[in-house]
Amino acid sequence: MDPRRLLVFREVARAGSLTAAARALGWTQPAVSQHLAALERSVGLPLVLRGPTGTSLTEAGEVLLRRADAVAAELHAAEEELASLAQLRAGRVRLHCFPSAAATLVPEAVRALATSHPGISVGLVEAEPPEALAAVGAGDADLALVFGYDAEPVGLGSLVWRPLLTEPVHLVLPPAGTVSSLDELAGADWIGGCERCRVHLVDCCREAGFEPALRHETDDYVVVQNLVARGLGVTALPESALTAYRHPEVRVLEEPALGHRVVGVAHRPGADQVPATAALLRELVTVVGGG
Amino acid sequence: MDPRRLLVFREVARAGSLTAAARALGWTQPAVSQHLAALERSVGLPLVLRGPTGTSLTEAGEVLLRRADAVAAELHAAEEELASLAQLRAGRVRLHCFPSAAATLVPEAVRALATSHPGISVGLVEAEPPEALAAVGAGDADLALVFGYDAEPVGLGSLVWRPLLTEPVHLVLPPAGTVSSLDELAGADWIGGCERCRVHLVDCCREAGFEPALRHETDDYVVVQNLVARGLGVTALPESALTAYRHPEVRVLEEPALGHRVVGVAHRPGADQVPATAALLRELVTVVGGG
DNA sequence: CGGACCCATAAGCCACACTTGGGTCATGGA
DNA sequence: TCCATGACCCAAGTGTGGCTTATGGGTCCG
Repeated sequence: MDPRRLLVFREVARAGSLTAAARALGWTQPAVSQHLAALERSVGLPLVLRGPTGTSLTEAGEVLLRRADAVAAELHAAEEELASLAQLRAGRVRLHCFPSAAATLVPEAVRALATSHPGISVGLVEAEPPEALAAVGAGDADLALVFGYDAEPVGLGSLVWRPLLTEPVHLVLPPAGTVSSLDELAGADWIGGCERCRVHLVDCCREAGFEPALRHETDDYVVVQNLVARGLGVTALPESALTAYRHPEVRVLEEPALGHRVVGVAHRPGADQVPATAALLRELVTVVGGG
Repeated sequence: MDPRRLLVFREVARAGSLTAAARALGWTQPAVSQHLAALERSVGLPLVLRGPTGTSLTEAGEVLLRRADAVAAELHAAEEELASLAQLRAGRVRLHCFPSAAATLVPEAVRALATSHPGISVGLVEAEPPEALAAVGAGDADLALVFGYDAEPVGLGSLVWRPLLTEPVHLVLPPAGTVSSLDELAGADWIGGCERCRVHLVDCCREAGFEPALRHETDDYVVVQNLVARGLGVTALPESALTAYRHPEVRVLEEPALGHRVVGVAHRPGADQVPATAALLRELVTVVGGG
């Protein structure tokens, strides 16, 4: 049973005649007649009795009309719901992001979205880049706010990568000292951050000619700076971590050899066409400063 | 939003990929791709995210899928209901018929229908021919069992007329007497039946050269025969009324001058294609004796 | 790096579906 | 009675939507 013909039948029942239904549909009368005849042929029952003064429904027609009304109601409701999503009156966007982004960039963007479009619900999950990317790939999240060192993050798979900002990585040193570059820290005690940061740090040190001795490990940039301030070691931190929190006693040194951290979002292809996702993306771009 | 495309989308969501949906539909992959693209264009939102390993639904897709499932369920239920009607497992037929038909012909036919198709409910209303025809014309009944004298009943309008039987009208006389034809009854007291029977009787008498004196009026053929048996008058009755009930003391005389009564059914054009109506029609034809 | 699996796009072609035109039937007014 | 109106159906012409074939891009896996 062709549902389009069902709706034509419904219009006939509503209008009370084939001609009137045709007018309502913007068609000619034979078009309606043919549709109705085809529908009746397909169900094997007359649905409408044609009289000179108009039409009346058979029992089968009355039964079918109730179903047709239900179908039309579903279609109408579907259009309403989709319009709400399209106009950002409703919707959901799930963002997985790494900890230091959650501290600064993300709250601003989410706040802006909540203000401009209160119907959108934002789901926020703190996750390291590999887990965030996996969640997006599995459909458990819409956006992954992730980073890579001097390159796109690994494990993107078929996801689309959109860089947001590139920031330098700085040396973080105790207040007292005369060190001014990486290669002077071959013998220092090092504090490692998250796994990926650690790997990058080790890579940079090897490039500089030594193997760093990792004494402590924490991915909390506040803890790290406290450790450094007490003279328990040295470390490297990306600029945004130092913007989010800067211990007053640590010494920060620009060191090009530590490279850059690239921060951006990843999403499934086409997901940036989903209004709620696109809206949050726009806000993130705005927060980091323009297009 | 084209509901056929909605069902294509539903199949995509169910199958998990465009290619699999195409297989299920017996189409090629581009056909599904085009339908889905058209649907997404019409709603202005992506519904399905295409990945190399298959597809996943967007939020809009999930919303729409629920509606599509509801639509599909309605369509399926409609087909079930219509199949019940087509196979006479369910249905309704409303018959309006004149009194003496209700006494004999109709009970047999209804009984036969109830036995062979217990799911069919028959609604029976006793009504004089003009009212019965009006009810059918107004859609308040499916069949009108009516009669006319020597012709189709008047007031058929656009209804279809199907004669069932033709029966002679006989003279009904008191047991004692020597009368043997109509023209000998110019001076008799007459008993009139229903309005239409009375009109026919008067016409026949005038044809025979006199104006009948109508002393009594009743449309009950049992009452009529009792009046005649007591010698209170004479009358004319169609054969079936005498078959239904025959007072042992009245004398029945064949009188060609009284003409014939034609009994048949009327229905709206096309109504004989409605299974329940057609079934009762068949039973009526069977009861009166064949095709 | 080639093969297998997704998908999208372009071009071709058929058939469906809508239009046009003509005809029947019943109703209503002059 | 005659015509006008409005209902429907039927038949034939035509345009376009929609399916197919063919091709190419992309990811994942061996």
